[in-house]
Amino acid sequence: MWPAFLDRYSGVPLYYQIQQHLLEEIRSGSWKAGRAVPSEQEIAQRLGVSRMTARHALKSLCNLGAAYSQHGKGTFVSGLKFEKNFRQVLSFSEEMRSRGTRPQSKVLQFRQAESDNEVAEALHIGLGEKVFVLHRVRLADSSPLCVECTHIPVRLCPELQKKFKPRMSLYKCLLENYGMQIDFADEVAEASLATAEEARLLRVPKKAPVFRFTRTAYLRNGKPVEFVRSVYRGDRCKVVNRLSRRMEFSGERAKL
Amino acid sequence: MWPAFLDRYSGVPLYYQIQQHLLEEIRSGSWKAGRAVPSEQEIAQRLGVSRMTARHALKSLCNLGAAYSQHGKGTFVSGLKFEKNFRQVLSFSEEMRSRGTRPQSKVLQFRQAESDNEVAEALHIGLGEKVFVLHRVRLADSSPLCVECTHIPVRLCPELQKKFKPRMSLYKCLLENYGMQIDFADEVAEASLATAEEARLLRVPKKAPVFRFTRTAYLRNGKPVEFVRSVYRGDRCKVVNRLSRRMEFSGERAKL
DNA sequence: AGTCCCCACTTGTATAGACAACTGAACATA
DNA sequence: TATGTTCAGTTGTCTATACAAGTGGGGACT
Repeated sequence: MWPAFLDRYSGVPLYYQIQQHLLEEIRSGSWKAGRAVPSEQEIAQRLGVSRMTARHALKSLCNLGAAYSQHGKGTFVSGLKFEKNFRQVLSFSEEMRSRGTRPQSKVLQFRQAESDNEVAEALHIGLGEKVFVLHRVRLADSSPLCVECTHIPVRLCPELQKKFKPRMSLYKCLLENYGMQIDFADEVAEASLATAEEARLLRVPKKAPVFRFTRTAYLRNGKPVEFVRSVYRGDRCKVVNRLSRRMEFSGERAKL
Repeated sequence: MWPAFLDRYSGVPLYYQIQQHLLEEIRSGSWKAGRAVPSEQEIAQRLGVSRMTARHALKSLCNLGAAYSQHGKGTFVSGLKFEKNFRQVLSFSEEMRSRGTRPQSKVLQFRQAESDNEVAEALHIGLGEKVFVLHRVRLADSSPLCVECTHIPVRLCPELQKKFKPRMSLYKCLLENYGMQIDFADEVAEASLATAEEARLLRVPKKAPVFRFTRTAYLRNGKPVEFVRSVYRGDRCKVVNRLSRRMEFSGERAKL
């Protein structure tokens, strides 16, 4: 079926090479939904790796949502469009580009201020501690999509105001100047109506339907870095969510 | 620190016992955010298991979001309220109860119909194939929260109309009568305004802000079982989402 | 003081082998 | 025909070991 494709001296982990290879077969559509993926045994023999390594590859494939395993039966292609499988934290720029639309943003304000209650709690800082406040209108293909108000503790990046240029991605700026990489974020969405001010900025009628988001973004170690309030046009935005019951081998599940 | 707590003959996997024990320490708050979790070595020695088993326990802990590992340094408590960490697919009844509110629902209609375009596509059935349509108003603490319209292919559970009683959980009914357990779901939310009809059922003013959801629920093998259109009151509902950049060892990440 | 090297500790990857538990089909029995 | 058994194939768990690779500290040297 497949020839030996492993490169043992490339520095790329074997299980990862295997995972990528299987992923490619699935992604390209040559393996259809429900089809059995090669068994741990088979992978191990064919590629000359240990069963545990093959297993690791399959497990990581399952974690991505591209496949699922059944005890005693095998591992199967899951038949999901796994591009949509887990939402990544993308910066606005990245997200727009990944959809093929041209991102722009207009800075309304960039100033320092004192944290209010909600901001302080979200960012785990003291009430009144200094934060940068970056107020922007975000455009997609030259037409307004949302109004965003970002809060970042001054303490974490004291010279942000010098480093940050209006055209650049904030996340990129944080990464390159302070080594801070956003790893995950919590978002809360509410359905609401546009205020007069928001309606003007978004170019929609007053009381048009909008999403009101609050979002807290964290580093890998769980430290909050950014708190954002934003208002999205309801007619240009959908929120996609994957809900899952899965967790690592809940004993309860087996007993049901 | 902790005594030996493993039961090697209980049938419960060792790594799972360990994971649960660590989870308890974190959950209870005795281990604060950022604290180092015992190393693989230490767990292995103290509990008399192999390092790979200890590792398995730690890894599953990380998958739950309760901790994170750093190559060369150790594994640390993540400092997240991990109840909120991943949204589970809960049935309406479960979800309400888990928030301590009393769920009720009023059935408006329960009939058979032919699938329209959107339904057919979501459920992977033919256009016009028979589906059950269950139209309900959902109440929380006796006041309306949403209007829901569920579609389920007749073919999957031909006697659902007999088996299903208005008071019971639909998911429970599917599980007990047909062995179908919902494993995950995709949801899309839009911000919108209530129609006259919806406003009446939800007891809100016309044009009040609402969420419009479409949701497709799947079995473990990726088979779609249920497609739901629902309208939630904007003033009683928030959508919580965790976005994550993590995936199983993306090579790119290391190089950044 | 600073710089480099080495060492101990950590997680990451990989191997080889063992047994348990589950599935489904082929087979034997009543 | 129906039922139970056996068996091969599969995933799940666990052990023991080895080496690679990243981190951080202490110590030696400059």
